[in-house]
Amino acid sequence: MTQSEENYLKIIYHLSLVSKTDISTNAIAEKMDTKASSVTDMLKKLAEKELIDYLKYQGVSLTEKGLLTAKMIVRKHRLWEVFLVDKLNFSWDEVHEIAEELEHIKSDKLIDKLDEYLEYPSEDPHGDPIPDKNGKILKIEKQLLSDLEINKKCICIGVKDSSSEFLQYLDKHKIALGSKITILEKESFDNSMTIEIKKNKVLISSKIANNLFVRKG
Amino acid sequence: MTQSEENYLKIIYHLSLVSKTDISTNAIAEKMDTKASSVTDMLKKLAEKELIDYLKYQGVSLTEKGLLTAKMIVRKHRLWEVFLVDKLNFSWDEVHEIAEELEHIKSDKLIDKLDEYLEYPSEDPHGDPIPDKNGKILKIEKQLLSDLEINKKCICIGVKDSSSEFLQYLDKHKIALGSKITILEKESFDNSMTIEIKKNKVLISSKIANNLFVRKG
DNA sequence: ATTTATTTTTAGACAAAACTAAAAAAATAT
DNA sequence: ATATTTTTTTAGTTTTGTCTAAAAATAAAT
Repeated sequence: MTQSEENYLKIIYHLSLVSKTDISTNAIAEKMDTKASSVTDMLKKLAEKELIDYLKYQGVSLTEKGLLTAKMIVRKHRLWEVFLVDKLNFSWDEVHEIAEELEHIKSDKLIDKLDEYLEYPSEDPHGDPIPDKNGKILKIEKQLLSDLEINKKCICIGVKDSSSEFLQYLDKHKIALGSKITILEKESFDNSMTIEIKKNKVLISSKIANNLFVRKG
Repeated sequence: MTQSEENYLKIIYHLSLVSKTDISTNAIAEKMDTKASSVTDMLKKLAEKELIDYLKYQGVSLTEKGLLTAKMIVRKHRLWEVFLVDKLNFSWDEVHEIAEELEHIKSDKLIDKLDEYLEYPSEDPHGDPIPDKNGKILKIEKQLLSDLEINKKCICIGVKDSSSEFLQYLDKHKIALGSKITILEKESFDNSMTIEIKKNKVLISSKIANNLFVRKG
């Protein structure tokens, strides 16, 4: 498994999570920041290795084997993120790039020991679930803040967008995982909302509310 | 800097430590487990980047810049080894291969934070010195066990050979870094010696004594 | 139902890092 | 001092992952 193959597999996995249909060459090219022709080449190789089902012009889907492989890469990525934040005191907006490299380190024993050292975390610093060593993922009940009604109380448990810009925005407004939020007002005109968080009233744009996962509580 | 370039630089660095003269293409080829022609190609590239001084047929030496770069790779390698042993409970014979991959992760901040987290260790699990962030290396006063005379007492502080076979041999015979050793007998015929370690008498072949670093004490 | 536009694939090329085989330089031996 | 051996370099391929440009397939629009 090369690093490039792993990256393709991971992207296909992430795309499958948000699309019911097969994944298109162009969708992969965009995420990989490369050309469609390069993607086609790689799809042939991954199909050859039976990691994906690939029919010319029809898009791709992961095989059982490809799915498990992809989950193991995601597992490594997220465990390393937990390590970086919990142990090395990185902030949650700095860890993605580094984990992007660390996820390719090849040693099952390393990941098992890291998992144990971190005490088997079930979510990464952005609230995303960490597959266990068998690929099992604990389904977290979550909804977008934007989908909640007025007067509801909830707890912030994850982010949909985990770009450093968004995460830094949340830091600046003192919104963190675990924060208790009450929806005070909703503006139907622009879908913005006023929320109460740590005794403060904060105005939240629809874009923000659309990227914050919460659970009731 | 590619991974391959880093590996070449590291090998040249290690070879320079044990040779007064310039490093030959063949010496590098052997350590890199590759062909001399491949080495020549890479030397041109490294010379182009001013990491080495290279004159056709004359061998190579590191430039100031190349030396610092090499030391930073060694620093990363050894810090990761400390992490693996001290935090993840790997044994000292398992960590080299994994550190060989981890040393290529590119983030100065990561290494600084790892260093801090490990409380600025000055040696790795095999007793080798860890360069600080400026490339400064604490010179450790050490000699080979084989060079000590009879009746001398010493403390094991490092290994010259850090292959897993040798390290496992030491584990089996309860010889570890920090072990107190007294030389009871030296056999001039085969240079083997009898030592006392943890109240036990152990017979040590010359090959073993030749690969154990000790300091007086 | 054609035409037009978009998406996807093929064909051919390139850079990195390796290789093989052969040539050139240096070292060693007679 | 010359011949032989060893070391090193050059020249030309290969593989991986990318690219561009053009062709083929599919989707959208009239």
